[in-house]
This record gives sequence, structure tokens and C-alpha cells, in this order.
Amino acid sequence: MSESAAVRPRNPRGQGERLREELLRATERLLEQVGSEDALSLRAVAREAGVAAPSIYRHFADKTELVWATLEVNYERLARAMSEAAAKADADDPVDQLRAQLRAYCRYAIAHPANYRLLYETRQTPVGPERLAGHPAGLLVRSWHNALTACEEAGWQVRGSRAEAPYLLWSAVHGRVMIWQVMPSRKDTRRLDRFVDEILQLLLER
Amino acid sequence: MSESAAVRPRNPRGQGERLREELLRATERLLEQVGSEDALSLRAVAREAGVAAPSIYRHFADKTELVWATLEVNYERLARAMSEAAAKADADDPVDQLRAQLRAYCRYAIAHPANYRLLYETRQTPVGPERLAGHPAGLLVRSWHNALTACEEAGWQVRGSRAEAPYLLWSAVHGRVMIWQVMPSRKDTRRLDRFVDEILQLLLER
DNA sequence: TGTACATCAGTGAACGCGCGTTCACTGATGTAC
DNA sequence: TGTACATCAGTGAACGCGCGTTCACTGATGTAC
Repeated sequence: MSESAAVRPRNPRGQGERLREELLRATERLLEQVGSEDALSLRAVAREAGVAAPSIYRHFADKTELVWATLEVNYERLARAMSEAAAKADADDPVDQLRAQLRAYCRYAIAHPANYRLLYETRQTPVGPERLAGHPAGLLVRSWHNALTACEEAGWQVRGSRAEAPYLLWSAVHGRVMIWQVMPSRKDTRRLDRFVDEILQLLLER
Repeated sequence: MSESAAVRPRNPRGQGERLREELLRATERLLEQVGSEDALSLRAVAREAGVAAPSIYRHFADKTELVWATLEVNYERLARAMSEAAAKADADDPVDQLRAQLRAYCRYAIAHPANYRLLYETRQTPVGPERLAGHPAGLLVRSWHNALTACEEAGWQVRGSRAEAPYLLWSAVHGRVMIWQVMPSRKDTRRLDRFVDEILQLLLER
């Protein structure tokens, strides 16, 4: 791998916070290699970042803090990927925008499987109730909700319970991605695209 | 915990295979305590079973084998729970049977969260292509498929692609359970039940 | 019936390893006077 | 302008630990003669 990272220069005075970002990126990269939160070690993260292990403690209290920060980064990145995809879709067609978001979600999940799985990690979540209240998963629910509202304003009707609909979208797409990853037969991305179309047809009607 | 298990008597001659079952049960129990495959250690499994660590190697080649066997046991247990629930439902109403299966799925997932998560573990899956081909996830797909066929034979129509429908059911219910576990707000089992009803209404029509 | 032997279930001790975390430190650089 | 000092980014060595796995073994029990 990248053995040569040992020549990393020290950050200039006052710029110590840069290492924090480098550590987060190193964690994301490494996570993708080792596959799971537990298989990730602080020492390996330090190695990946070209830094001594104790340096991590300047920026994160312990391993849990580092992993939680990585989880947050990932939620934000996913939400951003979704809204960027929506922005590129047909501006006059909210259903097309929703479809773009759903597809972006799937693409993110299969492009970064280990980071994606981290989003649904529940063990390290009990860090405190104030943190649970602001769980970044809320980002996604709001995103699905807004997209559906836009569809309604354009004359579409959401079948079934409107309150449950955002969860239905999210559940379907998350569940499908996981199953896609588990089932070995025909790992074809287009299956995911077709699935997205399917859900939209089931859920929306004129 | 159970410190006193040290008095376990040796199995009688010819009954050595019994330990295999005991180890599998110990693994399931322990998994639920530690929360994940990686946090599970062979030494702890041995302790839980009241046996010395090397004894495991009489029955499983290594840790991967033990975990894979536990995964298979869990798929079978889940499939059984589903068909038992269906058997208890109204024999003349295939939709009611399907609903019972979906609910049984949710109940299994939240009753054994760690064992349930194991079903979707992908890292240790690449044990060999012949194993992938017979991945026990197939059990579930067949189960959903058959339930839908029964509905059709009773005069119901499946909306959308019939081929994709079993995956839609499975995706929705798996996704919803995972999201239910991640979202801290109102962990109410009835939400899952309502969700199941919702899906059935979206998917089936007279 | 007695005894030597093979089989079987299971063990105790040891191996080398990488881990999370703590500690007292180093050495470059900016600041005060 | 020179110098003492404080601050800051980052480190090397060490801690105790539990892990997966291997090894040569023990001792009870059934079997052959």
C-alpha cells in the first residue's frame, strides 16, 4: 500500500485542525478497505494518515468519537449527492427529481459499501440522548418528504399514508440495496434503477 | 454472568456432535450480547458453552466457519418463524397469511437484532462460489414469491412487475426494520405493523 | 472373565500479534520585552 | 535587534489485554482376544 506516507510534514502553527480532516478522510478510505467499523483500528488510521497513533487524541477523545464523526460526514455527503442529483434533473419535473435522488442514493451505497453500512450502525449510537435527537438520519427523512411535497404541488397524488410515504421510499431503497449486496446473482446496477422506477409507479399517481 | 458453567460434563462416546449444537447456540446467545460478528470471540463462545477454546476446532475449522454456520441457522429459523406464522393465520385468506409472514419477519428482526444483522453481513460471504450459489437468502425470496402466488390464485392482482414484487416486499420490510432501529424517535412496534399493512395495500388490488 | 489396546471428547499451556490508550517528551515557531 | 519564553503540532516507548490458533497431552470408555 502507501508505505511512503511517512514524510508527511507537520502542519504550520495554528493549522493543527487540518489533521482532523485528514484523519476523517483516512478513516473513510480505510473503512472501505477493512469493511467494518470493528475491523478499523486507530493505529491503522494513523498509519493511513502518515501520523503517529497518539496524534489522533489531539482531535478525537477516543475511537467512538472518530467513528461517530465519520458517520456524520457520510450522512452529509450522501444528502449532498442526492440534492446535487436532483438539481441536475429536469427542473420542471419533480418526479424526475425524486427519481434522480433515489438513484443517487443507490449509487452512493454501492460505491462506498462500508461507509454506507456505517450509517446503519446502531451499537455505537448510544453516545447520549442529545446526540440521538439530532441523529443525522433526519436529514434523509426531510429530503424524501420535501421531494414528495414537490410532486404533490405538481399535481401528483401520493398513494397510501402520506406520513408514512417518506419512510416507505427510504425503506424500499435501503432494503433493496442491502439485498442486492447480499444476493450474488446478477449484480447488475440496472436492476436497482428498475426498482426505483417500480416504486415510483406504485407510490405516485396522477 | 454465568460463571458456573464450568461443570459441563463431557459428552458420552459417539455423542461428540452434540457440542456442535451447543456451540451454535452459545454463539447466537453471545452474538446478541456483544452486538456484532467482529466483537464475537471464539474464546468467549467457548466460555459461554462451558468448554475450552480449542474444543471449538473439533467442530469448526475456524472462526469463519462457526459464523457462517450461525448465519445459516438464523436464515432457517427466520424462514420457519415466517411459515409458522402463516400457518396460524386465516387458512382461507392468503393476504392474511402474507401479512402474518411480514409481521413475523419484523418480530424476528427486533427480537434478535444482532443475529438478524448477521444475515446481511457481506464480508465473510466470499467463502466460495458454490456457497454463494446456495446462499440461504434464497429461502426468503422463495417464501415471498409463493405467498404472492397464493394471493393471485385467490383473485388478487399484484401491481407493478410481478418478478420484482418479492424483492419489493423483502426490501421494504428489511429497510423499514433497519431504519426503525436507527431512528430513536418512538420505537413503537405498531409502526412496523402499520407499515406492513401499508405495503400490502400498495402492492395488492382486487 | 481379564486385560491390552484403540478410540474418542476434550484440555492446559503457549505462540506471536495488534490493539486502545497514557505518558512524558521534542523541537519548531511565533511573541514579549 | 536580540533573546528568553510560551505555545503548538506531533512523537516514541510503554502498559496490559484478549485474541485466534497450535501443540502435545489426558483420561474415560468401548472392543478384541
